[in-house]
Amino acid sequence: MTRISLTRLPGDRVLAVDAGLEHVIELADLSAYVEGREPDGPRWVWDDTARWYPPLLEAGIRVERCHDLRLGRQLLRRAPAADASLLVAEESEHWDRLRPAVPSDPALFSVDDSTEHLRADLEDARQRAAVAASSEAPRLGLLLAAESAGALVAAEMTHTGVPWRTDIHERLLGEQLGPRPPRGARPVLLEALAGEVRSALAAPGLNPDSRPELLGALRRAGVEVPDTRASTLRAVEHPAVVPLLRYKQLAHLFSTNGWAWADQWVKDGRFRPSYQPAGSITGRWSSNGGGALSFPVQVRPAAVADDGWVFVVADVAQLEPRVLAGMSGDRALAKAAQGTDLYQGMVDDGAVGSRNDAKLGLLGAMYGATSGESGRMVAGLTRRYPAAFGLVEEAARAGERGLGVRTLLGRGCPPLGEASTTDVDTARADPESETRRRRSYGRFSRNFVVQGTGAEWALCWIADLRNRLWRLGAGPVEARPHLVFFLHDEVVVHTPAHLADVVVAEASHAAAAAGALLFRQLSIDFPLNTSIVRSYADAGKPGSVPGADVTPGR
DNA sequence: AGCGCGGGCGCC
DNA sequence: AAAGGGCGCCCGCGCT
Repeated sequence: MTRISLTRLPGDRVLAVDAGLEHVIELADLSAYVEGREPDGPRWVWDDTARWYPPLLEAGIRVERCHDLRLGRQLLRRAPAADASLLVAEESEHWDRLRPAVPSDPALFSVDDSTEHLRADLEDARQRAAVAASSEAPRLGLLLAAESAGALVAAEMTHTGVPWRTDIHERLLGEQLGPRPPRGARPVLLEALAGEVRSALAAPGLNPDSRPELLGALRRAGVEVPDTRASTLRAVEHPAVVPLLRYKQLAHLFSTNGWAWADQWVKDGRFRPSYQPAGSITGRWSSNGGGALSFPVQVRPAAVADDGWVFVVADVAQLEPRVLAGMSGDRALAKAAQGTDLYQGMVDDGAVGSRNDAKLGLLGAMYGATSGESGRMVAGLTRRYPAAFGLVEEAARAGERGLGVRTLLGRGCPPLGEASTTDVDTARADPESETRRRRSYGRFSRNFVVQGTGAEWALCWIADLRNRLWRLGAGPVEARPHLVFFLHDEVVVHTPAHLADVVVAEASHAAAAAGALLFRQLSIDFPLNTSIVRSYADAGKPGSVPGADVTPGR
């Protein structure tokens, strides 16, 4: 396959290396160059998709494949199956220091620092050599491709944004909080609740946002609580509790998804959060702006498809237990995973008495619960599903011994110490703390293998779905069915209404393809819950894993 | 005034 | 004896 690497040169020029041939292009001509070469289906190689792709999308250009050198390097440096020394070169330090570009900061056209003109073709050669020399070249190659495809998806979703009805959002805010307050002031309905709390506690000057003040006022009113969490307060009988809980809820809405949030993240009828592919240690995405990871239920009604368009919302039921079944090759668990409800499958299998017990046991195994109800379920289920439960148990033991673990496709986890928040020297001096630290790393490792492989499945899913959606229409990305949101195990596709059923089918096909790609030896079902809706708020919200007991649908 | 921290919350 | 993973964001607070 053709690879074309792009490197920024001083003076608004770009070096393109295409099959060893160097071309120097004016930056202004880059879009035309990419557009002209794209029909050959090359893999574009660049330092950071978030730097190169947004301007191309602005110009109406979509690329099919890329290799993101920053993500690739990050992965290969930590992958147990790769020899990181093959990545060492004169420019190493600069490559290692590369930080993700953020959409608000179009570094492609401005900054001129030491990381600006690193030769993409040379780094590409190093990374390819590292993959080729690996004993697991195919898996690493797949992982790099999936990771890079994810980066394309992220840039496209930020480009298109989630259709957003500011009028509905503001109506919601108005109903719950009152009119938009002047800067620095509380909305009237929030202030009214603060007043109720103050009088119920006989604390006229109380600022309910201050924990020390609140704790003090509660104590003086005869309420002894260790903290001010909602779950703690709910168990307390006192007239202040009801308005206080409501205050907390509305204060969160006001500060996190209120008017100021909309000013910053909603423009031209689109909510554009910023995604960071592989932003978390396990390979899951994170977000560095807009709060894409907590798209709160409270404001979802404002996400409404354009006229004549709809959303297809799809999520995977119990992604991580299914992934665990696949990667461990546990035939019994794979059998329970046939059909739409893995937990019910376990009940039908006779492994466990109830759906809830099944869920408790699996979550416990993946998170490292060993006590309480969850811990007891783990013990019982280990006998029934030895391969699956053994895999996470083994990962936990490796972690406790300070050994690294890896995902199915070969992502490595950071060594003990780096991943822990505990101060290493303190821990050394204190054996109990050291034990806690190792246990904690064990739980982290246990979860890493499943969460990380789940993230790999999801990447394969959206990478394939992206291409399937592209083929359903014509014109630029936003004129065809396209992804507008992705969160761990859920996608939202914005599509012309007449294609909705086709999109639903494609989402399922992509899920099946991702499963087949990752788990060749054992067929695993990845059923989707899908809804076709006008507003995101109307999508069904079936329980998924983890996250447990979401109230079922509406 | 600006920074880092931790509590508290919300998402999976 | 007890032992639940990954994130981001907001706030108040204590520090410089």
